[in-house]
Amino acid sequence: MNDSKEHIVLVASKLFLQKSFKEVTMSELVKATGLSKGAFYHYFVSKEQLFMEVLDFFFTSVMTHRYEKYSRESFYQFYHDYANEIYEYGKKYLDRFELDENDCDLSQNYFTLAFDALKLFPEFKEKMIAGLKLELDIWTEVIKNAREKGEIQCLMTDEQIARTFINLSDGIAMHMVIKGSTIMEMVPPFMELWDKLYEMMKA
Amino acid sequence: MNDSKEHIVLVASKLFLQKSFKEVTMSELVKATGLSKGAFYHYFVSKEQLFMEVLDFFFTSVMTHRYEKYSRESFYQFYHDYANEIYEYGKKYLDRFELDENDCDLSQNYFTLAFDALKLFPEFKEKMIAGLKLELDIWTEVIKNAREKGEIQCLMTDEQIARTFINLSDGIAMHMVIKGSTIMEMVPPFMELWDKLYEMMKA
DNA sequence: TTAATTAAACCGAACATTCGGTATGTTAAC
DNA sequence: GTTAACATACCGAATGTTCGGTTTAATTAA
Repeated sequence: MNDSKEHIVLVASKLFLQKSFKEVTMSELVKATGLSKGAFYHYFVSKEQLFMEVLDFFFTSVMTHRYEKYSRESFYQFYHDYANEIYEYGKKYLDRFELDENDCDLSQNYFTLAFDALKLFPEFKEKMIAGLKLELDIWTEVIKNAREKGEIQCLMTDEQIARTFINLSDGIAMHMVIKGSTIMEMVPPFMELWDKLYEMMKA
Repeated sequence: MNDSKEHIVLVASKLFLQKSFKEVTMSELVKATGLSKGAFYHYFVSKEQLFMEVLDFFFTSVMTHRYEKYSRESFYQFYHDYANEIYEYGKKYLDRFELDENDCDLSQNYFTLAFDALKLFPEFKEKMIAGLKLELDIWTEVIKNAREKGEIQCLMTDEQIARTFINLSDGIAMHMVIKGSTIMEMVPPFMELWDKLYEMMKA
């Protein structure tokens, strides 16, 4: 991709994480990029197309888990690797968007960005649901192995355990977002609960 | 409050639950109410004021828990009462906004409404945080009693248990929202997990 | 090496439309 | 005849987009 185009996408990502699609103005965007309206429409046919490319960039490049990197030896190692990756996200995120810790109340908008995407592009919904399903399946598989190996034992089914861990972290993330916390600050709170849950299930 | 004004707030609530503050336009709103711009500005000084009144209506009248109504006898009863109230919400909600089950993919926007509120009215943040804190405190108190009475026993502290239950349900709600579920449909999924968690802690 | 040609990159004023908001009515009740 | 409850026509500012143009870079010809 062209340098300028990439630059526009990056700058736009930052803006779309702070404001909704509607709230981000072309003049604002153009000003933030340092380029002109003409330059913008040289690379994009519309504001909508830019938004789509931002979504693609964000959800397939910034916000994806690389499950294959996480340990499958033990459930304990797996969820620690998982949490660690989220933490690394946080740093990469701040770095990528050149934010210091002070002005990153924008972490909030991972959620609003997602909701905005769902509203504007209904086809995005299937993608997201598929992503959630995949995540659940992987967790379930890991937990199944852990149980078979005798690492854990629990009244819950494998999938119930998986849902408990995943949804718990998402719920905490939402609460933290309301409070204006950064992604990195989210990890310890749910790690604390994850570890306790794990302890309760340890064989 | 005047009939017309109340009507405007109700119609506006429905719209603000589907779209963001910016996305809802005056013409759209006026058309939806069946009244005119003159009528609107007779009752409200601005779109912002309306939004504030909608927030007040929604978060203090529709979306509040009446904790005093929940049983404090047992933790089990408490969280069942809690879940039941959410379910009743759902019905009241659909009823209040005159929706049938088909067109209520708008349940989504409880979250976006809240985020929108946070962005527009920073003072709303303190209110929400205070609300979350209150909720956590009440849960913690109930759990403390349950433990003292020998109803439950658990490795976690009282507050950790409370956070686990609360955040878990919020996380599930968010997932369901992405999938386009209604509020009522959210209850069984987290009830299933709550019951299992409870079973794990039952003395 | 340089001049000529072409294409890509970029600019910014101007466009039609839509936005939230206002000014000026009209009507009916008391 | 005053006032509350609306309706209608209208305003200026802001919106996303277009378009005629300029600058810059790459390519070719002399």
